[in-house]
Amino acid sequence: MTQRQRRVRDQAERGRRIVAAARELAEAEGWDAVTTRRLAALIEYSQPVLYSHFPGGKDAIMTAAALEGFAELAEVLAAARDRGVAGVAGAYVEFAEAKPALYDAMFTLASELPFARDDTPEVMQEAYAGLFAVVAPVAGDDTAGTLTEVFWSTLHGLITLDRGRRLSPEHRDERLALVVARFGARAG
Amino acid sequence: MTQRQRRVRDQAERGRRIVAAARELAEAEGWDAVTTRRLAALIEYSQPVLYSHFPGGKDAIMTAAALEGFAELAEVLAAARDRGVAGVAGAYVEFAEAKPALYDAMFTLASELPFARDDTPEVMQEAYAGLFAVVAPVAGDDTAGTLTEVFWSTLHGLITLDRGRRLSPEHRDERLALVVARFGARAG
DNA sequence: TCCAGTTTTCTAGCATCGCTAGGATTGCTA
DNA sequence: TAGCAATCCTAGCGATGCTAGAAAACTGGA
Repeated sequence: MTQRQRRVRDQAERGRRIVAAARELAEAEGWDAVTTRRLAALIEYSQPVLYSHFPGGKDAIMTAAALEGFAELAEVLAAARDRGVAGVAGAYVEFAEAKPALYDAMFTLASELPFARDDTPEVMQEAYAGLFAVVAPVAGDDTAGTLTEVFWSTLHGLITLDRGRRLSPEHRDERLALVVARFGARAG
Repeated sequence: MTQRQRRVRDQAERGRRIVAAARELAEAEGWDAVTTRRLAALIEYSQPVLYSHFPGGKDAIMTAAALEGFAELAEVLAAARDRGVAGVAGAYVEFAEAKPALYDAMFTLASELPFARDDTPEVMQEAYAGLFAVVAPVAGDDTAGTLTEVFWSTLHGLITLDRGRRLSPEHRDERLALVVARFGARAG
C-alpha cells in the first residue's frame, strides 16, 4: 500500500511542478507563451498529463496559480499590517510589480474566482482581511467593508493603468502618497 | 476621377463597417468570439480584406475600436461636467457598464495606446480632460493632474474588480458615493 | 514467477485560430 | 479593345487547446 501512497505523492508533486512551471514561464514571457505544449515539455511529460491534473485545462492551471498568488499576497499584507495604511498600500503595489504575470492571473484573467461569496476560497478572504485590518480603524462614519473595497479598487486601478502606460511614470510615488492621504485619514 | 473617389469612399466605409461589426460582435459574445473569419463573414468579404484595411490585423481592429471608445467616453464625460465630481464619476461608471467589451478594448486589451505622451491620440487626452475638469477645482494642495490620475484609477479599479465578481454586488452605489466623498472634497 | 486487470502515459489527430502567398478577377487607362 | 494595375479570393501554413484510442507500466493474486 505504501507503493500506492508514493504514487499519489508523486502525482501531487507533479501537479505542483505544473503550476510552478506555468508561473515561471508566464513571468518570463507572459501568459501567451504558456502553452500546453511548452508546459508539457517543461515538466517532461506529454500534453494529456496536464489534463489529468487539471481537467479544466489551461484555465484551471491559471486559476491554481492565481490561488497561490492570493496566498502570497495575504502573507505580504499581513507582514505589513503594523506599518498601517501606507505600509500595506506600498506592500500591495510592490507585490503586483514584482510578480506582474501572477497578478494578472489573479485579477485580469481567471475570472472564475468569485469574491464576496460563501464559496470564496479562504486565501482570497485572507488577502481581503489584510486590507481591511488597516482600513477599518480609519473608516470613521464610512462602512469599513465598503471603504476597504474602494481602497482596494484604487490600488488595483493604479497598478493596471500604470502597467498599460496610461499614467505618467514620474508621478508614481506621488500618486501612492496621495492615495494614503485620502484613505489613511479618518473621514467624518 | 470621380470613380476613383467613390472607390476610396467605399473603402473607408468598409473600414468603418469592420470596426462596427467587431464592436457589435464583441459586445454580444465577447472579444474571443471576434475572429477574423467571423468578421469577414459579417462584412461579406474574405479574410485578407481585413488586412488591407488594418495591416496590424486583429489587434489593430481592436485598437481602432478602442479609439472610438475614447471619443465616446470623452463626449459622455464632457456632457456630465456641470454635474461635478459625482456626475462625472457616475457617467464614467455608466459608460463602462453599458459597453463592457468596448471598455475592455480601451484598457485591458489594446495596450499599445500609451497615455501621458506626446503621441497620445487626441481623443484620449480629451477623455482625461473630462476627468481633470471636475477634479482640479477640488485638488487643494494636491497636484491636480496626479489627483486626476488617482481618481481615474479608483473608478477603473471599481469597474474591473466589480466585473470580475471581486466586490459585493449590493454595495455598488455605496462605493461610488464613498469615492465621491473622498475625492470630491477639498483636501488641504 | 508469471499472468490478468487496472492504471497511467503517449502518439496522433481534430477543429480552430491569426495570418499570408499567389493566382484569379475586376476595373481603369490608353 | 488590349494591356496594365488595383482588388479580391482560394488555399494553406504554423500554432493553439484539447481528446480519443493505442501502448506501456504497474498492481495484486495464483
